Amino acid sequence: MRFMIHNTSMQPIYEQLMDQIKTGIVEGTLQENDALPSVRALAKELRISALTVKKAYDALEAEGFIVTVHGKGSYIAGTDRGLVQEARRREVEELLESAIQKGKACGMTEEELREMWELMLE
Amino acid sequence: MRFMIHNTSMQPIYEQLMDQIKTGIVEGTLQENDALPSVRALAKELRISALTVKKAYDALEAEGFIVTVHGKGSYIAGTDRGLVQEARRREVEELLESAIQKGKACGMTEEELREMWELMLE
Amino acid sequence: MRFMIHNTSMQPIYEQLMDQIKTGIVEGTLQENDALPSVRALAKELRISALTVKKAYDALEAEGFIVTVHGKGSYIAGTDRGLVQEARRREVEELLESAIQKGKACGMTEEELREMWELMLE
Amino acid sequence: MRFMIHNTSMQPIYEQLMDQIKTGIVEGTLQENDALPSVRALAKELRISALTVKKAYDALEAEGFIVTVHGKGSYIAGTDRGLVQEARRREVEELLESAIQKGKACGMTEEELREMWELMLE
DNA sequence: GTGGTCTAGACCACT
DNA sequence: GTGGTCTAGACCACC
Repeated sequence: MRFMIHNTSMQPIYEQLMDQIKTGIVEGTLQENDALPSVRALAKELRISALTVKKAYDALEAEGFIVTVHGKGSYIAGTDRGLVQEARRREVEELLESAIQKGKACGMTEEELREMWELMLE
Repeated sequence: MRFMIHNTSMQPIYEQLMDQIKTGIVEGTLQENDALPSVRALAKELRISALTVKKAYDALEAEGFIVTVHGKGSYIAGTDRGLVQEARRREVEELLESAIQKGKACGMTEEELREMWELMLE
Repeated sequence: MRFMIHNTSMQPIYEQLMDQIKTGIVEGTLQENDALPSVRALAKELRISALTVKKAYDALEAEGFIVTVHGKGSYIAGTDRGLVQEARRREVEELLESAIQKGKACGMTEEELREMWELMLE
Repeated sequence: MRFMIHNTSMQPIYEQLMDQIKTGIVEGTLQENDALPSVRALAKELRISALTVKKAYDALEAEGFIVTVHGKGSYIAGTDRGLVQEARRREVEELLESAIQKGKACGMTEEELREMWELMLE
């Protein structure tokens, strides 16, 4: 699996990594027990600090997506892919929710929001 | 005009202020040449730092929504209400864009996105 | 509240900090909305890295014991003290469980375990 | 003698091995001069690194429980079974000690500790 | 002032 | 080789 880091983005690097790994799980690119790159190897490949990679792995482990074995490496946990997808859908929902809230706060009607939505979707 | 600050919110306080002033302009509550509360008065009323209020006013002035007269105070600029609305629409568009991007990244089809959208809009 | 760090201990520094803050909450030394020392101030006082303090605060926030406000500081969360105590009791239970397990694994009878227990408790 | 490794456990693999061999000595399954499996054979059987097995054997030899003859193999040392038991009792004592310490740190009385202990023992 | 993120090293324990 | 912890600095955003 290839990782891409946008150093310019406002999104923290460790969150970018987390997102890509979660996406890999949902898409099936990463399957249960698959080994993730070692912290140091990935850090070197992406030319970022090992601590940054570790922070991403730590957070993913805390959320139950991967398991880390001391001295061996990190592996995709046996999570139901559907559960992961459900979790990420909730993230999308939150974005839509804030968009709708902001739209209404600035006086847009539902019809205007729908128009904008269809335009964006293309 | 009454301002409300949510200290718990993830949105920075200065952005909350900016949003509420922009909303006031769009809704007509705040009209051209209306005086805004002084930085110190608003800071005291909301129990926040004067620097935070100043940052909001500065940003609004940079965006052309208000004008600040040294030694007198801040006033709603003679902005076309439509311009304000246009600026805010762009913000909504950005939120929708990131939602769509994240949705596709986690494997949602356009149809699924549309379903979620209609559900949220209700 | 005074913090004590044992640099010799095998327990990581950040865990020592977490334990002491949890203890403070249970004992009532730290109450809801009390401000914790800033990351940098505590790091300087204890002569440890600011990142180490931050790691402790981050973990405590993830467990719901404290809340951190960007640019302001960290505060004791409005957790029911009973809940904290319950969580820590579970930690004690795990230690006892492993002691009993190991004792039985090396052939100790329940009576022998009870004797040792009473001896330790004095 | 059959060995069991729990890869999920928080206890290091080499310690798991050491514990099982000590238990064998106490229970009499392993007696003086009994040959232990070769480092390589045991590593292959358990699908772990030979270095890990070596580390366990080295530690056991340092503690006097086994003797290793270069080029021949490892054998149970002529240790008094009581001595092994005594050593393991000390490990149990350490666990109880840390449990009591943690319990008191979180405000439990001796009576509460006793209650929990009796509950766990059942 | 505060926290949020990141770096480039180091040492240790486990495999 | 691996991960686990820690350091001493840096830059940024927010208050």
